[in-house]
Amino acid sequence: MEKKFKRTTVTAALPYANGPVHIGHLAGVYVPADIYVRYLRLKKRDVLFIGGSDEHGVPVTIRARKEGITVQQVVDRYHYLIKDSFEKFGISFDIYSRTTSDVHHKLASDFFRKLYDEDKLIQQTTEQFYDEETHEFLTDRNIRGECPRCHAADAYGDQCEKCGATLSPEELINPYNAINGNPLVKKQTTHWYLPLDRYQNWLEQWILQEHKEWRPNVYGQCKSWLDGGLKPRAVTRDLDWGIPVPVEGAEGKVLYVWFDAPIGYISNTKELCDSKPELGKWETWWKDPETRLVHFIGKDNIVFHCIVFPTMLKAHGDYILPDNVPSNEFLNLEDGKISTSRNWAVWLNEYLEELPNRQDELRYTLTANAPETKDNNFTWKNYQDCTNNELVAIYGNFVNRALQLTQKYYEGVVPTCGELTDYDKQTLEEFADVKTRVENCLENFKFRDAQKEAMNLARIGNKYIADMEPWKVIKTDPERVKTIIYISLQLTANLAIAFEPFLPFSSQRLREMICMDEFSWESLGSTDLLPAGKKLAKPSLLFTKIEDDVIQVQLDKLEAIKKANQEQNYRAKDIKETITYEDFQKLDIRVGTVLECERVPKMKKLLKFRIDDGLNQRTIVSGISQFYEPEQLVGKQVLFIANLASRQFKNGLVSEGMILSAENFDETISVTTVEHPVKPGSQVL
RNA sequence: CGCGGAGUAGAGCAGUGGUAGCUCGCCAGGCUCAUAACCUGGAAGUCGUUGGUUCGAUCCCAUCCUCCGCAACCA
Repeated sequence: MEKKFKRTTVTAALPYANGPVHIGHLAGVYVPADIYVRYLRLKKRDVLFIGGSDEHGVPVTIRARKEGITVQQVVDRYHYLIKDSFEKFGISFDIYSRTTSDVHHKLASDFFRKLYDEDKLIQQTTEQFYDEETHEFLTDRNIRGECPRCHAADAYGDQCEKCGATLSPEELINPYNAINGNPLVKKQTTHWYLPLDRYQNWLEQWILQEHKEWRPNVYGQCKSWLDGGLKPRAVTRDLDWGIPVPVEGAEGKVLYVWFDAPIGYISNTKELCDSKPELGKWETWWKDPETRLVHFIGKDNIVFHCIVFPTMLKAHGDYILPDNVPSNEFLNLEDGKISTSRNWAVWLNEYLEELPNRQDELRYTLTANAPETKDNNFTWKNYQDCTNNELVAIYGNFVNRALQLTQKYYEGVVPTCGELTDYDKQTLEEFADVKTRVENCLENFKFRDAQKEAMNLARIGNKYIADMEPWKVIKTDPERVKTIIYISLQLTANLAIAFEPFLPFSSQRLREMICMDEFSWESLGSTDLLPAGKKLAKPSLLFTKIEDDVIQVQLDKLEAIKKANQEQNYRAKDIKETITYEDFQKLDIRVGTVLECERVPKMKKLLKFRIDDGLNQRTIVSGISQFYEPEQLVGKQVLFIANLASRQFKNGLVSEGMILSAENFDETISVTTVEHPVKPGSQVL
């Protein structure tokens, strides 16, 4: 398969420039893409790694309106923030540009125009909801109105949250703009559509027959789309932000963001090649059948990269098609879905500040838990474990052992290699096997497994040193120790190569320690990477442990975010049905003084109170022990319902009444009390 | 009622129609060159339930149960 191709164009999904990037982006797309590209470069293959920000579409305009700044300011801010984060994480793009560039506007515009001129697009006029005040057409989700079924006042255009009905905007009674409340009218609008249905047969052949090797999640999703029957898809929108539709009479219309964004891969390649002639013509990377095109994306992008974009390329006619589209599932954070708006994420820019120089630790953890086959979970505890138990204990420690021994015995000079024992040879062979396995994994986009294999090299090294016991042998056979250390050092040098795609920063540092300038994937497994007599630099630790308090800070931060979200989402509950004064009079609410208060054994939530109600004493049980220590409440005056029928608990405990408490937004409980002390038994009126 | 995803050792995850595997954790032993790191060994799972297909199912089919998500944005 790979022999067919002379070069590879690798693209990574264009992140949307309306917020910073987070660990989900990294785990899903950019780290695997970067590993792949670094690997290909190490193999001396021709490869370009293309990225950029996606800066068009509605959400950036909404964000700009919300923050009171221009759309350009929004995309500028996030484009540079994102670009910077990627750079600092070692995502080795050959270019990271943006879809607001002139090159892109022209190329996307020409692309559309060619399809238009050749009648590859169809034109349709439909009626859509329009806000006459803001002069905009609204998307389903931004339309609200009365639900036709349950008559809830504020159902969405696509669904009523109250009764769960699936709706279309047309069904809503009195539709209005969800953002500003303006009434909506229906208005005709004309758009251009990409007739995917015309390509149905071709797509079925191309994907279902010719690309059975695609990942199951990708293949499966494509199949389900194809089985459902493709329909024409609009490629233009009524908006004022984007690339103007290059057709007469199309004022106020722009290319749909999903039409222009993937063309951004091409534009950015062009921008790169135009500025670096040594890379050849950009067309070579997009039109030569000997070029292999690979798109790295997240699962939400599958349909666009496997169906829509290939159809666009096919319709255009000049372009090659993707050879593979490795897509990952999603990453969760501490069991919760990552969310930009709820701020539930580990933002890369914040990580870089709070945990400086620990990019490789995150890259490692994300790859070790990569959501390749199903959604996975990122936890800070796991991050700490990966770092301390694997990077530090296995990899870092092996390197340190080899280098320290070299310092100790040979003043940091690589010793000469004597005759190899069978065990030496066996160890080196294992090393070569691992190389093959890593390659197989990487060629098949199994990054999680590939990294695990790489880590195996360090395990082999640790075992080798442990089995050889050079610190013992040095006393009896110093010549033999030279060979042992020589081999250990060669293994170390090999690790620098093997980990380069995964952990570029520590690989770089390791190479500096062992003064290794040149390296390539092909030399992985060889035993002469560091010649005898070479003086090595002074060793330092490759990785350092992450202490509990560092992790706790991150957990506390997330906990605070969770709380803030709950508070933000708090809405007082609806008021209950009206009751009469007579109804109210039936309730006998009194003030009681807490005489005793204690936990109830085996009942987690319960506190048992002894209350002075003015006439007698009574026992009341209340489920608030998570929020109060019993001592805190003794002596306090609390409100309670005095005439509630008593209730018996399983263990025989009887509660004679109910203490009134308020439940806060975060489900914490606050007991009610009185402003000034009153006699026990006072009525609450 | 619904849709999607998931249920495999204490935790996190692989996996396959034919004696169940990895990492971490745990226990025991070894070692001391090394960041209390490393090496060896061990315990621990009736692969969610119940049926079915099969010579044989963790893997196929069906049923049921449980958990998570199902506004927008987003990989």
